[in-house]
Amino acid sequence: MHKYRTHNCGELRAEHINKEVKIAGWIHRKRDLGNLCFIDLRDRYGVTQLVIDESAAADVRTAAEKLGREFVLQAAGKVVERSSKNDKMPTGEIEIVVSDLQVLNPSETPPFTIEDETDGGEELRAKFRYLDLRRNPLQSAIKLRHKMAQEVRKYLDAQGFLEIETPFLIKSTPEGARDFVVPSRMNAGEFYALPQSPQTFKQLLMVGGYDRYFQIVRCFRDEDLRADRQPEFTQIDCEMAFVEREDVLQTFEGMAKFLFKKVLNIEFDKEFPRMSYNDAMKYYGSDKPDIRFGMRIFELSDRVKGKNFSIFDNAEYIGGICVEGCGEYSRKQLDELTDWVKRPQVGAGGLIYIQWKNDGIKSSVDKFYTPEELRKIASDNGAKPGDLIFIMAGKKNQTINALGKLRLEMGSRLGLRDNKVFAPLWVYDFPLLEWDEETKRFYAMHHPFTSPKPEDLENFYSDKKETVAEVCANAYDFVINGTEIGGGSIRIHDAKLQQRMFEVLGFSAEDAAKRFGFIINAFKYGAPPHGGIAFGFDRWCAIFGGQESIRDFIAFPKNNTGRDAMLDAPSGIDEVQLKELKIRLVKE
RNA sequence: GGGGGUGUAGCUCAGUUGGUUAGAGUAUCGGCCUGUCACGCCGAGGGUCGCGGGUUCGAGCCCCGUCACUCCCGCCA
Repeated sequence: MHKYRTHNCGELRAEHINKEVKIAGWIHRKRDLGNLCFIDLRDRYGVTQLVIDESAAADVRTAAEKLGREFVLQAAGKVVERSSKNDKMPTGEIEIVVSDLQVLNPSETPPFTIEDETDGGEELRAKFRYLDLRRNPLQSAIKLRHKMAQEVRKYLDAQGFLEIETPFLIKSTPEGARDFVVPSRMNAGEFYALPQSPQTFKQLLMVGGYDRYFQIVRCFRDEDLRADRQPEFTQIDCEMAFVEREDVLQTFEGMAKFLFKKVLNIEFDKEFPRMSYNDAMKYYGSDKPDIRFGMRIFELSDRVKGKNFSIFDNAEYIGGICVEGCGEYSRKQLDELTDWVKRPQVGAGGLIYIQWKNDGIKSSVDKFYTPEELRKIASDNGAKPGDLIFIMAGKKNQTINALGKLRLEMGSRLGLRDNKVFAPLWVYDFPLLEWDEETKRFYAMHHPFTSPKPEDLENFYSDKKETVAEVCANAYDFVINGTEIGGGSIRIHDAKLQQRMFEVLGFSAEDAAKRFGFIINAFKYGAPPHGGIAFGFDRWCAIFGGQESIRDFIAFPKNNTGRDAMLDAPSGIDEVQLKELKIRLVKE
């Protein structure tokens, strides 16, 4: 017989009645009624009730009195039918009449309760992460992540992808996010960088002839954090050779549907919608639109000017959204929303409304427009009696961005963003470049290995900055419910085009050679056409789990300031280590 | 770099206009209890009100500074 257990805490049922079993786990709760004592024993499979009654030996009964929460306990006994069953738990028909008890390890009283709805705050739970991990919500998140990883591997393996590891100690490339940097003892004064993504390596694997590659891989970015951003995070990194955009989209739309089916049992029989970047910005004010609901942004720039309302007359852009069924909002609600959009995080100057109330039209601009004009503006943009129009005006990018945020906020307030509903889509035709006014140079919107669209290739070589700025990237993002889940592109595989890209980005030939010489060289030796995509694995898991934060889907995450509260990392290192690395710290 | 929120018992929180000995729930400990399953009942212990300074006869509460956590903006090719 097994030393510790014959069964886990989740599997015993009526069919096991009269069996002698051994079971082990953590004491979830104890209910001591005097001469009768119940113990809920828990492991990751479930909870089973132990009962210690007069049939137990005296020493067992004495031992039971001293048991506390989270003791690791092993019990032996007979499975019996309960006299009062509990239909709330899967094992509720049975219990184990304990004949023998072993405390495998006692426990101090945990600082918070190990319950689905714990009483612990985030900070405390982070410090005692190993206790938090015992809780059901964390266990199901970690299990979901495991399931996702397994299904990704199954799908990609079946499609002929090879899983290949790439190095973590690589070279710093000052484009893009800040690198985490690792000093080298053997090469004093020099540093490795941890990869922000295995981008160049996967392209080199294409040159190496591994025409379908993937990796579930840790990536590192030394940037400020968010609920959905960690300094180290995991990507499903993929690359294919001899493909164009359509091949990549088909392959990974297939993977997404496979995961929806296998993990959530949701079938998508239709193709995922596709939207150009321009349309996404125009109608949703975002390059990652949440299309679980409509409320699309409409433009009013040309039709509301010339009525002496200076805010409109001076605006580069005027746009609005129509919020269904909110026409009877109170003044207080409207004022509160106006304050909401004026917060620096949204940054709007103000909020104009047209209420289509039961007793007529009411608006914050009815000094400038007649009720008929306002009704026409409203009805032309999809409003009907009982609806509310919000309008913002100002600089184009800022305003449309603020409208996008208001749209999401109203969607949330109206319950249109159900986390059990999934709306995936592809966004494509991103601009290749972004002009930065401060540094007076172009930056790659995606990364410098993204190819221009074939039809824009000629413009990419133009001498005119304006023409180059218009070039579209052969790039695509995968979006679910307003969250960017993945992004990729068809890459440059031509050494000359890659040189041109570095030139456009303002690198001298020497600079480019110094930083990216290895890849330019590789492209001289028969690089196949290739492209790929990388998915944010943690985010995908969180979305599938219906959560905003990725933290619970990572066993040991960092806090908001990049610290590990449990380890208390990062920390200083001792003088000997510094000396070996030939590093001296400077006090500021 | 910036904005919002929070910080009071092990934990989660309340604490009025600045005024007596800072409370509740829960957890812990002790007692009673043979069908509980958030067991119940009785009792007890438990506080650097984040930290430092200031105003005041008097500060958990007001002011200044600082730290930590959290959400967001910038940033994240």
